[in-house]
Amino acid sequence: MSSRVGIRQVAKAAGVSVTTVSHALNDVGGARVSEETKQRVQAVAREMNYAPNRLASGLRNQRSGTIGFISDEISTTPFAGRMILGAQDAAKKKGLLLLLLNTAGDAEVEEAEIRALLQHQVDGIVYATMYHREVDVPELLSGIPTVLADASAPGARVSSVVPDEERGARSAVSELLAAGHRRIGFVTNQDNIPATRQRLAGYKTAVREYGVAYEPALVVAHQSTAAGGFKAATHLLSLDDRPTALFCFNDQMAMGAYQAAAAAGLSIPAELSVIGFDNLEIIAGNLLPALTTMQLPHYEMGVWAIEQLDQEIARPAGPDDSVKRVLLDCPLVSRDSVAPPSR
Amino acid sequence: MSSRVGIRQVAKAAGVSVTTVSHALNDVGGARVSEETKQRVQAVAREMNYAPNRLASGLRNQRSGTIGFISDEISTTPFAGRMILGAQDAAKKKGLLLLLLNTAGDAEVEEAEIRALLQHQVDGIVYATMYHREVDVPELLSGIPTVLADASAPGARVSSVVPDEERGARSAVSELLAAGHRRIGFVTNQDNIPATRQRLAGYKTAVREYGVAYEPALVVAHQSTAAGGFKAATHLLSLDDRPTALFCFNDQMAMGAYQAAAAAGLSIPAELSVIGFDNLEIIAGNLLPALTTMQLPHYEMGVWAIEQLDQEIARPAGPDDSVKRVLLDCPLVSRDSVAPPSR
DNA sequence: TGACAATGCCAAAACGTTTTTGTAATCTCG
DNA sequence: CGAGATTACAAAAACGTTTTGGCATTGTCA
Repeated sequence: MSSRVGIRQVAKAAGVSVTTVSHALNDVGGARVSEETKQRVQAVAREMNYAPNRLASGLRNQRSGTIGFISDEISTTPFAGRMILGAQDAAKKKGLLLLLLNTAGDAEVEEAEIRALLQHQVDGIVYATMYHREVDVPELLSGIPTVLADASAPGARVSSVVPDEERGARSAVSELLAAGHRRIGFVTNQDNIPATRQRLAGYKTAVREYGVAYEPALVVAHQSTAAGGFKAATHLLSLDDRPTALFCFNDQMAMGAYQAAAAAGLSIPAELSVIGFDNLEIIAGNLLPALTTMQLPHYEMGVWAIEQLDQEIARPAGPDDSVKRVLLDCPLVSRDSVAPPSR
Repeated sequence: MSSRVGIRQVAKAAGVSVTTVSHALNDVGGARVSEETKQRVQAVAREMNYAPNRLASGLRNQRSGTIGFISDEISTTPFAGRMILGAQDAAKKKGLLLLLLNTAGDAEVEEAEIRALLQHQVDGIVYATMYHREVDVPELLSGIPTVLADASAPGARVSSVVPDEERGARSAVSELLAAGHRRIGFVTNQDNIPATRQRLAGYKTAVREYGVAYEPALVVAHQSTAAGGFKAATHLLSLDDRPTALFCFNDQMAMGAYQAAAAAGLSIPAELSVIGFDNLEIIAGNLLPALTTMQLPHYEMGVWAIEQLDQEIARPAGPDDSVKRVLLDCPLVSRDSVAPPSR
């Protein structure tokens, strides 16, 4: 095993000093090295397959070229994957690497992990949750550029990005209204989280925009699972003047709504239109008929978080007024579960 | 912002040399420092909230304390999450951090990413795929400890861990046989991948173990989606002597089988038992009735990969004969879709 | 031709650790 | 009591970079 080739070996091979090699490879300003030597050094370096040791350069520059990505959970949904993917793609463009950790919701674990990240001299940290939540930013993070993804911290002065839940819900319901539906049930969940509140607000806004009165009886809350969706939908479909369309809090509840529709002998979309939320491919794409739903912008949030972080890292000491709180759109993914109401 | 506290500050505060601080904190052998000073130094360090710079120590020790985790895709399923979680939990115990990358299946991207990992001086690399595959190990990895997860490389001398597909399939089918079924349909897929071949082998072994003749007509292949499962199951259920139970290649095909059963007016599990594979919580847990299925050991593969890697890193120069190829069990996750056949 | 600037390169310091080597001071024991 | 061993610490080198400051050499211009 030939010992790793370092800048010194390159210097020796090119017949110049390490200084010159560094200058030549890093295209340093101020004409420190002639074009000719620069070319030669670069050629030699390439030929020797030289790649600078990032540990060493990080030590010298006070820039590790890594950023920590810490999230509450990663396991159960594909959301994490999409968000991480977005972050990675963005990081790649900036020459950054992602150091991944997850806390499993345990505050002590979280603290230990942040310490570990700091020891490794990460240049910044993305603090992410897999479901849109409000969080407290750990004290430890105050010393280092931090961005929240799919989470917001109303009090803290950190930038954050979350889905525009309200606008998404409004789009979903508008889609149904545009198809001609006027009695639209909302199968929602019971948790007091931003998504619940804001999607309900979006639902209300949408119906009112179309001049339809908001009817509380059409909004039924249950657990946000297929079973909960089944119960809520079953109830709605048993109403005297049953809704002709259902907007579901998420795709799992929509799955339950499908089961309820089947039980009630209603075919989708001919006799009942359904629209979900989240765009869990694995559910939405596999239901029969395939489910029209709203896409949560996890990928885009990952991208945004990294780009914002990169800016904050570059800026020497962030002007305190530059905290950004961004809402990202939830686009409609149109499949086969929406149709005009049957006359 | 107080400039970061380094070993020098601690030394000054404790009134000793940096050498002594290092010795005291790292519990170095050979009685280099008196118990008394050691205690004092440790107290001072704790109080000053000193945490060694891992970049610097990594540079000195030629050990970064990071390992690269590179996978083909990460997005669509929760598998990635479980595997990464396993790897993380194991890494945490060893004091290692995970540097995550994914190639999106592009060989050029992959090469660039491996180079990036090497520049960052990772101590080892986990090369993972999200679906059990046979892979070629990139040439670049030959210089660094590498372990394959959910992938195997028949030719190469790297350790690897994959699910025991055959045994898993055998267990699944045995479960149905034990419940009393004798005509068991196999809804399988068409791809020529290890999972397809080995699960079929497991199916055959299981039925023979129970003295049941293997009937090729009961094995129907389609695309491994709900739609494919629907078609295959519809065909099987239309057979003269229709099977009383269905073993499905994965949970998505099982979802299709549910739809086929509903279309044929058969209730699950009373008139038809179904068992899946993969244990995609989001499907298996939300189907009605909940789906009994086999769990893929992604978490465990992640753990195993890191532990094996850690060993290979510790061992100076691995004895070439130590390549391990491990099969991990796929346990049964029992829910509500299996019952004795109706008489 | 002499002063001065520009050019092209190098030596050395620095980043924050760990480890090797050195050296006083104390202890052990014949 | 003196030689060797042990103890407790410190100085310095090393890990592989980047950057600062300096120094020759060459070119420019009055």
